[in-house]
Amino acid sequence: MPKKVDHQERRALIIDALMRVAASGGLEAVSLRHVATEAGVTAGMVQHYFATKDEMMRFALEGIVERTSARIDAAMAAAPSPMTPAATVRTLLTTLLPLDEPRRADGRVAVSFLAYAAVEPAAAGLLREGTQQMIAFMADQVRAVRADIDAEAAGAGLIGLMEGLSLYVLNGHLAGDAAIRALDTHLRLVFSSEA
Amino acid sequence: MPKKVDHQERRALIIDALMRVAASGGLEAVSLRHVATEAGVTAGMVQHYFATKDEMMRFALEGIVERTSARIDAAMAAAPSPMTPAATVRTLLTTLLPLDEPRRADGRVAVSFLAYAAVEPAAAGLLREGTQQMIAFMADQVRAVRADIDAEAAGAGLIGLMEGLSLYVLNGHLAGDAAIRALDTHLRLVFSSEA
DNA sequence: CCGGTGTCAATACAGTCGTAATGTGAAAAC
DNA sequence: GTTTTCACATTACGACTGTATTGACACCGG
Repeated sequence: MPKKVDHQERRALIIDALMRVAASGGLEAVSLRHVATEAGVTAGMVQHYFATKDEMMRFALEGIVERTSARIDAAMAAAPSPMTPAATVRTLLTTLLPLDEPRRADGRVAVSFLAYAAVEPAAAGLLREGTQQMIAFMADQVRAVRADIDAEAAGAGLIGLMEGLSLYVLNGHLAGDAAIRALDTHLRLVFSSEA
Repeated sequence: MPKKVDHQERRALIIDALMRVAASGGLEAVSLRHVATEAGVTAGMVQHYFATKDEMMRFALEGIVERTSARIDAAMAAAPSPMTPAATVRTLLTTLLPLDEPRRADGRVAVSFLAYAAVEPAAAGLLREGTQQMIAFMADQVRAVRADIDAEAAGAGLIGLMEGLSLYVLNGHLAGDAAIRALDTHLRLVFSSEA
C-alpha cells in the first residue's frame, strides 16, 4: 500500500470548505471547482474523495445535523445539572437560534438544505429523525409540568417557533434579542402559568 | 405601432410557468429555457419580456407576496364580519399554512426564495415589509386582549410559529392536522387564558 | 401602400457545470 | 529493486447556463 492518508480528515476539510461556500453564496454556488478553490486543493482531489456531487452533498447534510447535535450536547453539558423543564427547554432552544456569526453561517446553510429538502424527499428523510426526537423531547418537558394541554402539540409548537424565529433572524426580519423576547414570552405562557 | 400585446398578461403567463418549475424542481431548476418550455413558448420570447434573469426572479418574488396577500384578503372577506382577535388571528394563520396542494406548491417556492434571501440581501428587503406588517398586526390583536405580556414579542412569536410549522409541513416532518393542533394549542395559551 | 416598429424566433457565444479518462509520482509490499 | 497501489493532477467532453445578436413577420399610422 502506498501513502496513507486520513480520509476522514480530508473529507472534513472539503466539507468545511463547502459550508463556507454555501454560507456565503447559497447552495447554488456549491460546485466542485468552487469548493476545491475554497479548500485550497485541486478539483481532482475533491473528485477523488467524493465520487459524485450528490455524495458530497449528503456528507455536508450529515455534517450539519452532526454539528448542531454537538452544539446541543455542549450546551447541555455546560448548564447546571439539575434543571427545571422550563430552563432545559430554554437552554436548548436558545442554543439553536442563530445568535452569533458561526451559528448564522450554519443557519444559512441549513436553510438552503431545507429548501433543497422541500423538493428532494431523499434529503428530507435525513432531517426528519432529528426533528421528531426534538419534538418528542419537548413534549416530555411540557408533560412534566402541565396536564391541561396537548403536550405533543405544544412540543411541536416549541421547536416550530424556534425554527420560524431562526428564519426571521437569518433574513434580518428580526433582531436576535427580539427573537429571544418572543421565545421567552412563549415559554412563560407554556411553563409559568398553571392550569 | 404594430401588434399590441398585453405585457402584463404575458408576464403573468411566464411567471406562472416559473412557479410550476420552481415548485417541482426548486429554484435551481429555473432557467430561461426550462421556464419557456413549461410555458409553451420560445426562450426568445421569455427574453423579450424579461431582459435579464434577475428581473424575472424579482417579478416572481413579487408574485409570491402578492399571491399570499390575495389569499389573506380572500380569507378575511369570507369570514363573518365581527370577529374576536383570537378568531382573526386563527383565520389568518391557518390560511397561511400549506394545507392543500396549491398552497404547498406556493410554499415550496417561497422556501426557495427564503433560502435565496438568506444569501441575497436584496431579495430579503422585498419580504421584510410584509413580515413587519404581519407582526405589527398580530401584536395589535394580542394587545387587545391582554396587557400582561409583551405584545410585540407575542406577535412575532405567532407568525414565527406559523412559519416554522409551515416548514415542517412542507418537509413532511409534520402532518397538516398536527400543525393545526400545535397552532391551536399556542393560540389557546395566548388568547383564552387571562392575566 | 408603405416604411416602421413592436413581437417573436433562431442562433451564436463564452462560460460553467458534473463526470470520465488519463497521466504522474511516491510510498509500501515483496 | 521491482512492482503494485493509492493519492493526486490534468485534461477532455458534452450538456447546460445567461446573454447578445440578428432576422423574419405582422400590424398600424401616415
